[in-house]
Amino acid sequence: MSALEAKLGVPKKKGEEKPTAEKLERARREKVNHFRNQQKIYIEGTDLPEPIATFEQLRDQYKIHPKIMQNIEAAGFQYPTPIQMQAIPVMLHDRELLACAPTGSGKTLAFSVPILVHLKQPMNKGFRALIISPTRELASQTHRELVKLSEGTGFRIHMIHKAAEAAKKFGPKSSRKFDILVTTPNRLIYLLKQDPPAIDLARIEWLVVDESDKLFEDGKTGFRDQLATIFLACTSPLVKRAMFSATFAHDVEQWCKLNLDNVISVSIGARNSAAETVDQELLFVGSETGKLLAMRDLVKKGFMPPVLVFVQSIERAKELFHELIYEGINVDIIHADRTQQQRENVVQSFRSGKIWVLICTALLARGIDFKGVNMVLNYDFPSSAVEYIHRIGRTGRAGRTGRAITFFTEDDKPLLRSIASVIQRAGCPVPDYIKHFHKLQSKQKKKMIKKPLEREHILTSPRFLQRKAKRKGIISQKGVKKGKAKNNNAHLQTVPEK
DNA sequence: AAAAAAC
Repeated sequence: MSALEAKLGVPKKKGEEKPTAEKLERARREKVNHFRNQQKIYIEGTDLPEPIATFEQLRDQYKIHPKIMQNIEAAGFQYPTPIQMQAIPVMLHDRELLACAPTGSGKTLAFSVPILVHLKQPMNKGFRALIISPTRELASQTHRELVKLSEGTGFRIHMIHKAAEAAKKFGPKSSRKFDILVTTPNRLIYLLKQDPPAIDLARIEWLVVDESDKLFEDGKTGFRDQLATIFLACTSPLVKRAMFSATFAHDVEQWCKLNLDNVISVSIGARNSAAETVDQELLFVGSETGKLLAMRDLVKKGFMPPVLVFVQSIERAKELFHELIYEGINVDIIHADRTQQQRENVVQSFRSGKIWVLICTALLARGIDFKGVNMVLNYDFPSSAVEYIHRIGRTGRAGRTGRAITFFTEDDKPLLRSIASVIQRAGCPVPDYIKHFHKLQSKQKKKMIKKPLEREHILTSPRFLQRKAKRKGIISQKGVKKGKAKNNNAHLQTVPEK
């Protein structure tokens, strides 16, 4: 008897009248519902596959490759998380899916396992599974996870590094020795639009859209059209699609209900809520200058690295970087204006602990799993509750605890209430006077999002300090870090002892 | 609207 059957099975009691098949079925359904409620698994749809309670059930019921089973154990995953309990069987029953589960609750494994089980073994047919991510950093991380999970099975998992190289590698003349592709949208579209197309998605059987609400963003510069092009290129009648995110968007749900085949919707816990493992705090800092003072105060009081600091724009990221470089802490910066190589180096150095404080834009807000980030600092107020949830979700992952501090000024009042609500719902204290703020109408919120705050510049350090830094080689003439060590310039961030 | 996303 499997563990789930032990949990879900109907106990036979002596002297009880012989249960009819219907009664058994009803009791079983009740047990399943109870289990789902216990795990805060909320599910909608018809013919719903039962959740699993242990990974062993993948061996007993779904014939998982023993190597993958071993890799799951070796990676230290003892029990499936709620999203894994439900999403894995849903996908293994070939059912299309809309999934919403908190940050850091194991969504990557929840779609990676069923993809690998579904594909059974490597084949030389070309790509049979495709995962789309909004940033290269997230694609790279997902790629790495899949490689780790499939070690010893021979599956070939690819990322597109240079589109030109990829065209040769994956084109019609290639030997088709690949199984799974993880990519950001535009690189893939570039390959699709070659004449003849440099990649063939006609054999894709699983298409996973990670951070689906981000990739469904509409408008002239949104991802949505790119996603549509990719959907259309997956022409196999066998193709199934799954959408994953930590936040729930109604337009995604609507789209799924209209376009997916008998879609199942799975949500874990309350939708659009922050991870309960994050200790959240709002801090009034008065003004822009107040932010810098409060930041310096945090540094001085001694804080626990690694720390992620979020700002609103690339420009502000640069400004803040130039302020903090003088603090004697290992600080670095990442945003989309940096080169691919710089981005990779920074992520690598932050992962390895060489960088203590990483200043970033929304680039790192979603999906990125840095082990043990102790604090997220929202230096600039997030532009929506959704962005807030993703940002602070970089800490408090996989059951660990984390801390998030969010600076706010008078200017941030309009969105304060909606973010305070998220904090309150997560059980963290919110000052009374904020609770009494009037709620912004959704119309006004949209306006806020469309026209974000124009903030004062971050105070610039006195000139003499900059000249001093230049002499010491901390920053170059242009005020940008020197990149003389091509591959690893992390050590340049350390301000020499005085 | 910002940020992200190809060569």
